[in-house]
Amino acid sequence: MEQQQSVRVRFAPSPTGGLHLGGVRTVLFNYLFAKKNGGQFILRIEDTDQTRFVEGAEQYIYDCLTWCGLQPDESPLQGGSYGPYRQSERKAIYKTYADKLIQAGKAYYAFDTPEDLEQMRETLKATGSASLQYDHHIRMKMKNSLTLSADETNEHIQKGTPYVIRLRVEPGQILVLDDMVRGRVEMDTTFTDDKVLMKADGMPTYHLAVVVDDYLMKITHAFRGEEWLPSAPVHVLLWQHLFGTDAMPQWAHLPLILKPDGHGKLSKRDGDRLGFPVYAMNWKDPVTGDMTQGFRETGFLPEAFNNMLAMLGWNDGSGQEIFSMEELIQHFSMERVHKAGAKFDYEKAKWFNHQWIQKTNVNEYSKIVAEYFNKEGMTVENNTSFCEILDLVKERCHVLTDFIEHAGYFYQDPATPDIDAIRPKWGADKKQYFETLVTHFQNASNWSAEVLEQDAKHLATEQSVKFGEIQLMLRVMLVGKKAGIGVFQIAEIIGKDATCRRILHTMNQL
RNA sequence: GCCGCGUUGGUCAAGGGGUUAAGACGCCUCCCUUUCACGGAGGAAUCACGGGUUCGAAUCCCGUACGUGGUACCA
Repeated sequence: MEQQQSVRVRFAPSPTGGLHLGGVRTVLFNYLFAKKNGGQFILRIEDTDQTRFVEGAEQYIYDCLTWCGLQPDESPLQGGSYGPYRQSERKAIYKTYADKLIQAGKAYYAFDTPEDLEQMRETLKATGSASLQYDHHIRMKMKNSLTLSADETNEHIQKGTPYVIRLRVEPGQILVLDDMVRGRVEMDTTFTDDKVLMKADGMPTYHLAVVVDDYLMKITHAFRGEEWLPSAPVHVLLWQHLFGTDAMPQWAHLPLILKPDGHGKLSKRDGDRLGFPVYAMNWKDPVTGDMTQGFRETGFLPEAFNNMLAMLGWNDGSGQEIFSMEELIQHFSMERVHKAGAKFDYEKAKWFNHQWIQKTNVNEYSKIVAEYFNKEGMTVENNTSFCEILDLVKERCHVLTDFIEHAGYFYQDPATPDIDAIRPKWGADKKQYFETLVTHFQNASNWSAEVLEQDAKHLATEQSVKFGEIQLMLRVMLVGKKAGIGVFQIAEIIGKDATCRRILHTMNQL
C-alpha cells in the first residue's frame, strides 16, 4: 500500500481586480477541505496575462482572505517550499515543459497571426462548419510547424517571427474524469481544440500553467468553478503527456453562483444594478476610480459571510444552517456539494448576517460600529455603555450599518419627528398632559425607567387620557418615529435633559 | 451552430423506488407588543415535460424542452 499523500489544495486567482463572492466560496471550500483533512491550503497568483495587470489587485486578494479568516499556508507573501507562487516568476519553468511536449510531438509551433485566425473563423463559419475551433480539422491548413518544413520552421523562429505553441489534440479519444461533485464525466477529444499553451510573449496560458504548477506544487485536489469543465480534457491530456494521470489531482468542479433575477453568472454589475455587494471588500479601480461595494463595508461579519457562502451549494443534510468556522470544518464534505448552480439571494444573505449579529458578542464588532457612528457625525466612544446600547437594539440589525438607524436616537435628537403619527390623537388634553409630564420629569429625583413609567401612568389616569396613546406620542417625540425599544428605557438612557428637550421641541411643532 | 453540465415551491434546498415531499429565506394571516424588532401559531409546491422499467418513480433508463457554461495568444 502506498503511503497516503498529505492533502494539498490551492486557490489560484488572477489578480485583475475585485474578489467575487464565487471566488471566496472556492477559497472557502478549498480551505475547509484542507483543514478537515489536515492538509495545506496554497495561494497561487495566476498573473500570466500581462495585459490585464491591475495595480493593487494582488494585495487586495490577501486583504480579503485575511478579513475572511481564510489564511493560506503558502503564498507569494509568506513563501513556502514550492515557490515561487506567482506564475509570472515561473516563466522559464513552463518553457521547459512546452519544449518537452514539442519534442514528444504532442505540441507544435504556430505562426498564424491574429488576422489569420480571424479569417480562419470567418471561413469556417461561411462553410457552415460545426466547429469554429483551431483543431484537427483545420490545423493542416494553417501556418505551423506541422505544415511547414523543419527548415522553414527554424527559419521563422530564428528571425523572430512571433509564434505560439499549441497542444496537438488527436480526435477520437474518450477521456474520463472522476469529478468529486459530478462523478464520472466522459469527454471526447474530437471536440477539443488545439489550445495555445505558450503565448507569443513567452508566457504560458492557464492550461499549461495549472498543470505544471499543480504537479510541481504537489496539489492533490483541484477545486474550481464549473466554467472550467469544458477545458478539462486539455488538462487531462497534458497530465497524460507530462506527468501521467496517476499524479493528477482529483478534480472538483463547483457549481456556479447565478444572478438572482435574469440569467447567467452573477457579476459585479448585478450587484450595482440590484443594490447589493458582490465583492468581499470594497474595490476601487485604480484606473477609472470606480468604487465597487464590498460585503465587509456593507456591514457583514466575516463569520456570516463564510456561513452564507458555505450554504450556497453545500449542506450537511441535517437542516442546520448556522455554522461556525469550526463546525464547517468538522462537517464539511465534498460529497454533499450540490451539482446545480444557485441563484444568489441577498435577503437570505442578510438573514445569515442577522443571525451572526445576534450570536456574536457586541464587543467583537462595537469598534466597527463606533466608527460608523463617528463617520455619521455622532461622537461615540467604544466603551461599555456603547456596547450596552448596541446590545439592546441588535435584534433589529441585519447589517452592521443598521445600528446607525436603530441606535442613532440615543445620541442625536430626531431631526424631523414624525408629527403626522401624533396629530390624529393630539388635542388640548394631550397638550396639557405633556406639559405636566415635562414638569414632573424635570423635577424627577429618580431617573429610572420604572419610576418614569409609573409617574406617566398615574398622570394619565389622573387626567383621563389613554396611556397607550401617550406612550406612542412620547415615542415619536424621543425617537422621531414609531420604532425602537421600550420608550421609558429610552428616556432613562438619554437622560432628563434630552428627554424634556425632545418633548418640548416636538410640542412646538404641533 | 457545436460540445459539456444541470433541472424538487419566488429563492436556498432535504429526500436517491413505497414519505402526509423535511427545513430555511421571502411573502400572507393571526398572537404577543397601543411602536418597530424578537418570539409564537398558521397558509400557499406533487418534484420541467413525454415515454419506458416496476406491483409501485420526485427517486432508475431514454428522449424532448428549458436553463447554464465553454467554444480567446482571459483566467
